[in-house]
Amino acid sequence: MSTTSLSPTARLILGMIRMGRRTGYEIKQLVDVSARFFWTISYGQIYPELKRLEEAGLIAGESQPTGGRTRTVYSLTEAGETALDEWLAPDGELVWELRDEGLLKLFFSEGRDPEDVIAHLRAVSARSEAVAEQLRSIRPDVDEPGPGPLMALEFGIAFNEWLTDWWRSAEERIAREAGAAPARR
Amino acid sequence: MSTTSLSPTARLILGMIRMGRRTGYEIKQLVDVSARFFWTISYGQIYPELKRLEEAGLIAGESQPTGGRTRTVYSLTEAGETALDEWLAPDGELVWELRDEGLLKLFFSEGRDPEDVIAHLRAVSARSEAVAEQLRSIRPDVDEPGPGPLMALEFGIAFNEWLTDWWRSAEERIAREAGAAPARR
DNA sequence: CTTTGCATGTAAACCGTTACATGATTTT
DNA sequence: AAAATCATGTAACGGTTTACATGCAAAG
Repeated sequence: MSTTSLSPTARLILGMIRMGRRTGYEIKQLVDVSARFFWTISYGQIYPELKRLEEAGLIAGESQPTGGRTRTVYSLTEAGETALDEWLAPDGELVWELRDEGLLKLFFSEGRDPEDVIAHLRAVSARSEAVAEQLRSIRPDVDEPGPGPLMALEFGIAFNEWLTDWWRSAEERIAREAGAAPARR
Repeated sequence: MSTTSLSPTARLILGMIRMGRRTGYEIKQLVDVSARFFWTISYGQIYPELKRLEEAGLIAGESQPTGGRTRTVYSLTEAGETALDEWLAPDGELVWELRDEGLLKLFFSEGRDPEDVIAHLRAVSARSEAVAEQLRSIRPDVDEPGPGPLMALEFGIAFNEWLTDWWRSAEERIAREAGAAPARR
């Protein structure tokens, strides 16, 4: 009944629990391997948020130690299922944020030696190529049910390939302009 | 001589001052129109940071009131020019962050009614289409010197067009799968 | 004369990372 | 025996947004 509007981080945790990641540790692992390029989370958020969600009655924790090692396994309550489904409904404002210092440097490149600008563009392009390659390498390991996790990963691959190409074409463009009006030596 | 390693926000401000945006207000304006989709900044950051940069000797402020309206105009000192050039040199780690709640919802879409998933994908696609259109509409106004600002804007346009296509193709894929294995009614 | 734009600033709240601390279990 | 992995948690720090507060100037 409570509409305590959850933070995206809280919703991520609810979703992960429904996917079967039931301890804080497991949630962190899955985010790190399959959502890292579009969402990150740290233990400093996870454990306090798990407590808050339990207090709010959206999840229920059960102590299940492995030997002498403490371990709390969470599951969604009915209210938690409802809250997650409400978020998943196709409406509402969605967080979308990009912070790209590479673009910022390009933005301020006026007056720089074209060689330096080109080196920068090349480095940025190489970075997304490396990310694409890394994501391609983990694709075979995705065995989550449903199309979501695989499609998200494929987004990451396609996006980083697109980025690689864009930065490469930017490099060509700057090289052409520098060739047409070469820097004085 | 001091290597007080600046935050990206501080460097953004230095860059904007070199581009001729010399008051806090003007810096905010330019970021909002031309860098908004890959970098944001608020007055709550700008004014304290301008003071810090002045104390650090990287910028110098001069009071230039317009009538009875207070106004402080900043310019780069030699140390400020150097600091900016150091950052612009083609090396060093660059902040890159994406936060996309739309992808997160896709990630957790397992078990949802395909109609809902499709509606979500359509909404996300429409959102990037609207951003692309908005960026296209401001392109003719870009009259900054050098290729950087225009290229950054063109990145935004191309990126949002790519996003639009990707989400549309995701929609088709889900629709196909739902058609092949339709939901029970 | 009213609205919009110019211009500056602060305080509180919020969000997130990093570093630290602890200790058990499993693998090498 | 050592290293890696499992597992939980906190405190401090830092960055960012939001809301608030103020007031002049220009344009309608």
